[in-house]
Amino acid sequence: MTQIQVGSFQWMKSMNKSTILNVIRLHGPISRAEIAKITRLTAPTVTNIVGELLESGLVVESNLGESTGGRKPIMLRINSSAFYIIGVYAGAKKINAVIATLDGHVVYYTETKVPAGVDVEGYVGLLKKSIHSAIEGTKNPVQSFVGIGIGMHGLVDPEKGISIFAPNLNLANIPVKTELEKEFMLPVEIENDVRAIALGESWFGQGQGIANFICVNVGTGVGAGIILDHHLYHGASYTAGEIGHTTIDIHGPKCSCGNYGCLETLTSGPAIVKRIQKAIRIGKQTVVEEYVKGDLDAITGEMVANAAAQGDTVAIEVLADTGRYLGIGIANLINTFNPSRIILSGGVSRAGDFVLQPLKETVEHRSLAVPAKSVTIVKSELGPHAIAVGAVTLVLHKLFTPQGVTEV
Amino acid sequence: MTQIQVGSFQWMKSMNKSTILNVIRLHGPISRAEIAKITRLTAPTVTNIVGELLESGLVVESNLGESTGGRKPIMLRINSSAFYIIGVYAGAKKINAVIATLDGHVVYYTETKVPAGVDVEGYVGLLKKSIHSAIEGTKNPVQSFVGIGIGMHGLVDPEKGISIFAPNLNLANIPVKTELEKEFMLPVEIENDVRAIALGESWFGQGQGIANFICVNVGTGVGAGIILDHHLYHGASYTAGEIGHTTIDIHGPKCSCGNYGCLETLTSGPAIVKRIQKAIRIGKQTVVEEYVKGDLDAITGEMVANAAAQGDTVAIEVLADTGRYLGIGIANLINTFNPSRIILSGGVSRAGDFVLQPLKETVEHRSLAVPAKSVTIVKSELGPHAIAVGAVTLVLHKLFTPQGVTEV
DNA sequence: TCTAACTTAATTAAATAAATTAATTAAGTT
DNA sequence: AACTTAATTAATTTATTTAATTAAGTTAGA
Repeated sequence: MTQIQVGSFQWMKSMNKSTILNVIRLHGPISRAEIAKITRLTAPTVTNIVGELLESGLVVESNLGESTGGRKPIMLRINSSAFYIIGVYAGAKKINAVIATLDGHVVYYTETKVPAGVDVEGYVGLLKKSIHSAIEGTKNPVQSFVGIGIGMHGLVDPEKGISIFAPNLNLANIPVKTELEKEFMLPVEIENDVRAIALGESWFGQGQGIANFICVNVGTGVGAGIILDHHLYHGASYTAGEIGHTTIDIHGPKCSCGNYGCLETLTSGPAIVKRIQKAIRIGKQTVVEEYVKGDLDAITGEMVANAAAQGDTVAIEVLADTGRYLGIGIANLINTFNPSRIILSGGVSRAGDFVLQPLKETVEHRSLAVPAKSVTIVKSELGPHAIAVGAVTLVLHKLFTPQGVTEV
Repeated sequence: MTQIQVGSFQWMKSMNKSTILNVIRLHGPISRAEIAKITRLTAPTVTNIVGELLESGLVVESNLGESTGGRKPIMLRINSSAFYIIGVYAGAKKINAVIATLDGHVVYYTETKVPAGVDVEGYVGLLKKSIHSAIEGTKNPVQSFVGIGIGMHGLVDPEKGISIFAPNLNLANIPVKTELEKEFMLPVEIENDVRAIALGESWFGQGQGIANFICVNVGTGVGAGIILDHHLYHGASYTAGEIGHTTIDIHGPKCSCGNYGCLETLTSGPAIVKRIQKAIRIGKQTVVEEYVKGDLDAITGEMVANAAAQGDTVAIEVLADTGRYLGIGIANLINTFNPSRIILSGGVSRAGDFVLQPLKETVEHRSLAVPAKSVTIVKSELGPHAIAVGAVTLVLHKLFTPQGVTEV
């Protein structure tokens, strides 16, 4: 254990400042006296630090609270609408930039298509363009923006602030942080998209107040964002959560990675499409075939979900199989991590109970009694801007979380 | 994120004290000036705190170091042999108590058999008895003992200090901490055995200085102790790391837990025995059969390892299969956790390269390129007292690690 | 109904704790 | 003799804490 943390005066002050800011965010509107109780700091200390927060504009005094036998408390709250954060989903096909308040409320957003075959400079240019248009769209003064968060597809190094490799763009070493900080003169945080979602869930979604949870994202691929003991977990080289290529069936179908029976080959969007194509080929009747007028290559996962919603038994069975396989993968996560929540996001979470019900049944069978008892499985409710809002929380995290002086 | 940390004066002092103590432990013998450099604390602060540490007796001045152009530095080191820690392996069949110095060196140990059918009081009595006999064996004064650590089989709540459930003893709610603290007037820390090993590895074994590693213990069962970002991970209800019942082959053999294809049914000691029994029954020739003179029920995993060491091809093949299956389980861990090290402990680690070699080959095939590149797989070298030494580190961890004022 | 006594909230002033800066002593090397 | 490095001492600074005070209520009894 080579982690070294030391305390200095400035550090103590800034830590208590972050802590109080965070308490106001979580419990506000709240009085100074109440903050003192929660943090166990003394009243004058709270008064002092709150004074600085008021001066910065981040916190404001609102109405007076109810008296419980004495002077009415002055309630404090985060001045959410005075500052804005820019959150960006940097994907391979599109870039979304949202403008959000400090409480995660999206007030404006833009969407930019990414042309095929774009190079590093071109992609960085698109990022700049979409952020500029989002900033201009809100018509807010430049000084009201406190930072930019990026949730990016692929392998990301959040410390260096670069995209190490973006497979679907086939680009490597994109210097996102330095380029954007130079352009906008604002602090920039970058993180992998699935991990950004997980952080978003912990701030504004189904992970609020939960110490240990895993956000399982099922779309084209299958990945997980992992929050443990309230901290986002990255792994040794920023690839933690690549559960799509864990084996659950040694003798299963071949995967693009070269192995057999990976979770992804059984549960991803493409896997669902493959299964219904196979069903059609062996002569089963499904409305999905009508949707595409016989062109099986045009089938999408969404179509299967729609067919199931219409009562199509073949589609329902395909989704149920998906749920059962995903259930095994998630039971493995539950046994391994003993999380208190699993949050499902991505396409499969939108397929509703056709996947979720068999998934939950499988999990009950396949996971051990104790961890099964302490876990709940829910769907994400962050909506279409989940990644961009997650990116917003990257900046919020920097702002609200005390930064330990951690050296080696 | 509801974690709250606040800094006060006392806390700052005690934190810097722990930090300096830890730096001396890790880098000692070391001078005050060097400590100041590493911790970025100023020289007078270091002098002050070191003064207190000297007064407590925990640290001593040793020889003078080499001059590099000025006054010779006074080297400081942990006074390892002046204090002792009691580490206990609390198993279902035996209890081991070791006496260790602050640097993890075992100076004395005892072993106590646990009779079948013992009740809670009886088991606590055995714990007390073995600790007493270990203390008396060393003939050290009582005040030289700083604490007791327990690495216990089964489900443990380290916060409450109880064994929630010990399956192999069929006992529940054993109040280990309170009972032993009352008896010995020393702080008692309790932890699950596999997690204790992991902590032991991070202090004195193959996990030293490594932020993210997983200790995979394969014996009667298969479990993992997980260290992430330098912290031991417990999970929501203290069952994290139960990888023995993760599915790697949906259509695999039935497991005691009711499912099919659990890692444990394919890689545990009993699984190895079952596989060689089957080989014998279908007529394969192996020296293992001679070991037990035809009594197949008497076969142990150790015998298979010995046979392999003698060149027995059937035993070698059985162990190779074990390695391949375990390799899949470990590849899953690597993809999921992206650790920088996997440490193998327990019986299988003693079977040597007969398991390790095919395991490594499988891992190379089954894990993704990036996480595979940043991981090393090694065998534990802690020896027979791994759990007891791990238990010792529970106390060391309390002593050396700064304790954050963490409230909800 | 009015007021004294009590409560709770927030601030102010003085004291305290621990780190920092600057200066000094100690003991070397070149 | 001049320069280095190590460690300590003295004075200063910073941020919290304790104690006292001000502010603004509620409650209960005359």
